[in-house]
Amino acid sequence: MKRLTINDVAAMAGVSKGTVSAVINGRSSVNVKTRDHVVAVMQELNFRPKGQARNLKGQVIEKSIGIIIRELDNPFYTAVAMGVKKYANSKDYIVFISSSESSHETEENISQLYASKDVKGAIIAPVINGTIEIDHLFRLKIINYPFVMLENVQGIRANVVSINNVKATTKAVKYLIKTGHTNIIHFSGPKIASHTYERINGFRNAFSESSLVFNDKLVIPCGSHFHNGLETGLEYFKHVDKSLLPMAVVCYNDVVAFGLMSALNKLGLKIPDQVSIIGNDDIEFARHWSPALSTISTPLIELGEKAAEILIKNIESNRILPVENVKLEAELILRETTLDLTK
Amino acid sequence: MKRLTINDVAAMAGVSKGTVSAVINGRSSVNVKTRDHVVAVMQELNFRPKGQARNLKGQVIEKSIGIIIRELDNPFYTAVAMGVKKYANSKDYIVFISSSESSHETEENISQLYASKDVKGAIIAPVINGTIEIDHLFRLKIINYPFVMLENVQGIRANVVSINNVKATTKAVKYLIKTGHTNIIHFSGPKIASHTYERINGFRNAFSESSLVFNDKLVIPCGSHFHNGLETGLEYFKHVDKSLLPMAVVCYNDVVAFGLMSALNKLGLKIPDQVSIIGNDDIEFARHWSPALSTISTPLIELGEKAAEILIKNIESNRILPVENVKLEAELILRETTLDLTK
DNA sequence: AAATTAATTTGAACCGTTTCAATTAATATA
DNA sequence: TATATTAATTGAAACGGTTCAAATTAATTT
Repeated sequence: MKRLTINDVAAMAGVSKGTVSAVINGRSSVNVKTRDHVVAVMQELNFRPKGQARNLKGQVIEKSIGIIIRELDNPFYTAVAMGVKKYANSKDYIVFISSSESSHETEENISQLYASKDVKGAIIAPVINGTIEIDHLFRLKIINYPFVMLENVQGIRANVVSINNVKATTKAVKYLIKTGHTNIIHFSGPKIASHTYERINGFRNAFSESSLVFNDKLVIPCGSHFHNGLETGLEYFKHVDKSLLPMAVVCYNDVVAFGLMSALNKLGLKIPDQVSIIGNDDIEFARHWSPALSTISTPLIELGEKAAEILIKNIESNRILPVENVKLEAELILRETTLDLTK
Repeated sequence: MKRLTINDVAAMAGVSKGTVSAVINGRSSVNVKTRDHVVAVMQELNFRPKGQARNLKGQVIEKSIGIIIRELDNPFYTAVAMGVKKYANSKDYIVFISSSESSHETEENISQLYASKDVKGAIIAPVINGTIEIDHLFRLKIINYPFVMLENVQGIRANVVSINNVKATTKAVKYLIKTGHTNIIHFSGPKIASHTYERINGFRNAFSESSLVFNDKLVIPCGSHFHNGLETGLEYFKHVDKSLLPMAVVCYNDVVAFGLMSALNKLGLKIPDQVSIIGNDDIEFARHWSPALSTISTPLIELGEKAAEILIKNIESNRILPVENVKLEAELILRETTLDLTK
């Protein structure tokens, strides 16, 4: 069955295309009686004008950009999106947010959809799995679709705005070492994020730079959600050798740290006396949690703002700009979940 | 200056329109040499095909719906969006999320943009200000654009999926009364949300239904963010008459309750011994906070799923369906921030 | 070398709107 | 009543791509 068009409405209402169009766009040039009649016919037919065609001719300004995050319920992305929105709105762009929920296929679909709907550019938190699939990114490059990534992906030359995870994590671990911690472990993140690997590298680096022996067993696979921290925490500390205490855990992110704290509470282990904890991201709740979380503070808003800035610069340029690679520094914030054992 | 089109590329590359189109769409029928040349020319010109036009002819499936939330950093909406996404994805729709950040104008722009980009329908958490402006919603109705609202708006007949706020809040207050609380106040929400007024009504109803005297001063204007709860809490309890203790506060939402708890901690007031607290929404963190928050548990995911279900049903129907008005019930969850004073 | 087959390329028709100059109808003015 | 104004309507051209049957070119086979 053919799609209903403005022609059908015009025919049925006994007026011309142009009049129907005028009604749809609420132009005042049309007689009220005509308008009401046309509206009635449209209702009758349940006619929905095709949006794609509507602005084909029109010169309506419709500035919009998109962002593809990986997890809708992760405050990290919400904060970054806030930053994107802040900058974009200041330039009169509207922001569309979509989440791939860590699915490569969904990421691909969303990026295609953005381009096909004339969303002018996108900020992407890429999903990386073993077999690096970046075809869709190449496709975007072919059509000169402007995009900025929030993490590095091997094999593609593109704008990247990211955090110096390696350095920040190293700093955190070194602080723990300096304050007398001898048993330090890492609850690491999801396998599809390059943040995960960078933070593991940072963790490892601290050992070599401090001439300590690193062991793969010190990295405990965990995840990015509260329940990951909770479950991994219960599992790990249930049978932990008490002689290893006091220990320290560097968590993939703040939410995992919260989960771990919950686990330790259940097990009756004291924070920070028996276990020191450092999170990552410094989401809003980190400072309000009880006890307040020591964490690596990432300039999340700035991260979003910077990404949006580069994106819009590229969108509005009529020549191809050189690729940018911005790395923001994170800093260690000490609150109540870390103890200086040397004092 | 005129927009660059596929014709310009074709002319410059010395090939036909069709070939350029084939290159853009990665069709294998084109000779590698030709392809490379065309790609080079496109780079040279920084040509970006107009998305709107691309699928005008094409039959590519591109199912998508949008959701307009009010606050990006409010976990309430993140949870609802998760529900929307869950249902939508099961029907092969992709979800676009945008936030109006409580701006009526932005809400209007986003809804227009959705319609013009052929996003098939939208779920809207409407911004309501004094002078109810619903022109844009009427415009959507005229073009039979399918949408579902997450709150009731006077003056427009549309699908609504919402929560029985009145009843839930009444229940919470009645519980407090039953457990011996005589001084009960309400930290109310933002002025642009009908949730706010419904919850105030529910609060008031509990008084009349219990034959107690209600006083407008019992409703303290607050907001929806952590800092609102913190600031309002500090302000209110700094000079509170100690003889009024123990008191109880019913908060607009959980995040405000967290803020209030933080304020009470600072002021040295004990929860729940001196102040009982009840939140609203039951976001994930509510059960993990310390102390765990008593709250009104709203089926947020279901709310999103139901809204998406109705929306997609309307999108896929070729006739206009009767308007639906679904009200989900919320239940009171007692955790550690409420004390039974009669025991 | 001619005939056949396969690989590329072409270009006109089409998609569903908006636009706006030109036309027609309605109303006011002389 | 004729004429000038104003209001409403028309319809053909335009928008910027995609499509696909037909034409062309290249590669193989006979």
